[in-house]
Amino acid sequence: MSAEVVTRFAPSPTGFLHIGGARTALFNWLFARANGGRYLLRIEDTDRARSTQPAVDAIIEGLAWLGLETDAPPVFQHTRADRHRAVVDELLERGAAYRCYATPQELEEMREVATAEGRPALYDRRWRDRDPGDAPAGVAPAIRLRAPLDGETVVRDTVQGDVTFQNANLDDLVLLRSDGTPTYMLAVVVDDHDMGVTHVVRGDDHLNNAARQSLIFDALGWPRPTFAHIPLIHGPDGKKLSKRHGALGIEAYRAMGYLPETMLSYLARLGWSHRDQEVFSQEELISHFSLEAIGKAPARLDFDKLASVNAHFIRASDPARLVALFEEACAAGWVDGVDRFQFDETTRERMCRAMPALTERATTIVELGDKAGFIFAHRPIEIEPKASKLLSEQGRAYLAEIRNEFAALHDWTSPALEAVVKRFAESREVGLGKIAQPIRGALTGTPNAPGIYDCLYALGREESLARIDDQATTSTA
RNA sequence: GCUCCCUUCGUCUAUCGGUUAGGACGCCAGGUUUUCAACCUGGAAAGAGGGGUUCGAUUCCCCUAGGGAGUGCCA
Repeated sequence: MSAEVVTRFAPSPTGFLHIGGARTALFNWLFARANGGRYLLRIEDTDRARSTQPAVDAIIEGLAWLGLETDAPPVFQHTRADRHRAVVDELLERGAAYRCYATPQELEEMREVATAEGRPALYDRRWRDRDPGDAPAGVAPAIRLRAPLDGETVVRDTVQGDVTFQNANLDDLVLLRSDGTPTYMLAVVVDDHDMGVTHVVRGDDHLNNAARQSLIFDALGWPRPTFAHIPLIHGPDGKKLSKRHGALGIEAYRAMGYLPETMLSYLARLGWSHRDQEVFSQEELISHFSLEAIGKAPARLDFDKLASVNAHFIRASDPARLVALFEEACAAGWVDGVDRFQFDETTRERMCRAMPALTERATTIVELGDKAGFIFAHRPIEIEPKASKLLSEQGRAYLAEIRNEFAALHDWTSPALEAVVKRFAESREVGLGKIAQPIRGALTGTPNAPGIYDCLYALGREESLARIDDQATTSTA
């Protein structure tokens, strides 16, 4: 390992940080970390009209949430326009670039004709060797690269292998627009070089660009970086990621209740693998990651698997952290019916203690709330069949009978409640579950959510609900 | 149209010429169970098609089909 590894993530701030971008950033970050190198962020905002500050913020916040910290402040590409122009001036001086006065209409016609004739739709280089004296007056030229006319360009790619392009199929690409602003193709090359980037890891939608950019590197006499073009992520239907399929901002996944470590592990496993291992901690990712192990085929997003990975990390999480995340989700409005959840010392403490029971059935932070109703219910808990329409006829019947027994109850401790339910079940000669379901429904408003009965069962064994309820009863009743 | 890339269970993938083609998610069945869930056990499920190369191809080569990306004075 001679030179230090430098990678970068270079999004254009025209939208949020989508999931594909997050994965690209992750792979860059991982490669740098795995090799003791540096990972940089560059905001590609040369298109001033389409770049927005909210998008910049969303990208930076999204990366921060994932924990992909950079080793230097972000570079804003538009601030480097002077440097880009200086590089082009030098190229112009050396004759490696030239002025092109072709109008947009001309270019369009050119493409149409070429396509109609079955030829590649390239600029016909009409100004490449034309006398500068022919320049139309008052027209500002674009600057194009004087690219080689024949031969081939081989892109050495760690993921894709050697990819060969015939230079005849490449273009005299535009370096500077007629308004004097640098194009993406030029800016990328200059910035990667100036930032010392050694490994360009990005989506394989840039594979074709790698050939063109190689030409610019060559023209400048700069060494090319190593490329690694990773396959794109597709939607569950195998088509390009669309909004309905998960082309959401990373913050949307956060709002849905996914943990950052879930996203890291899942995204890494999309296109990359390490033997049969399914989930990875951040440390494991760093120690096992390699670009060579990335597959070449595009991977589809699978929400079921994402959920299962999230469930794994939720169960592995510290209860106090989960309570904090849930409270945060409520405050952010990511949870439905937040009015149900009043956070204070008592409820936080209760939720923390009930967490082992809650995480058994929650697959996201948000779902923690679906099951946590009983924690926030005011005590003594009222047996009120607000969800009676959700219950079966028999369930309603059981509930009607048992509610009187509960209503008469003053001792809301775990053993007391358990005794009531047990006695009731025995006297009707039905299973406890048959009784538990109506009660649960009555307490929480949904028949499938855990209610007091679960709580008794889950907590009663260790701490027992008794302490919780004793406290609440004395303060509420 | 032209250029480039891709193709193992439904999905993510393992395999780096010889395996009963393995794992995970999902699915199905059974078990456990104080509902549901969780958990345990078992099961169904794959090399796109056709040619080669080879003693032997999922693995190497070619063709076809299908999918994807690019083809901008967007990034």
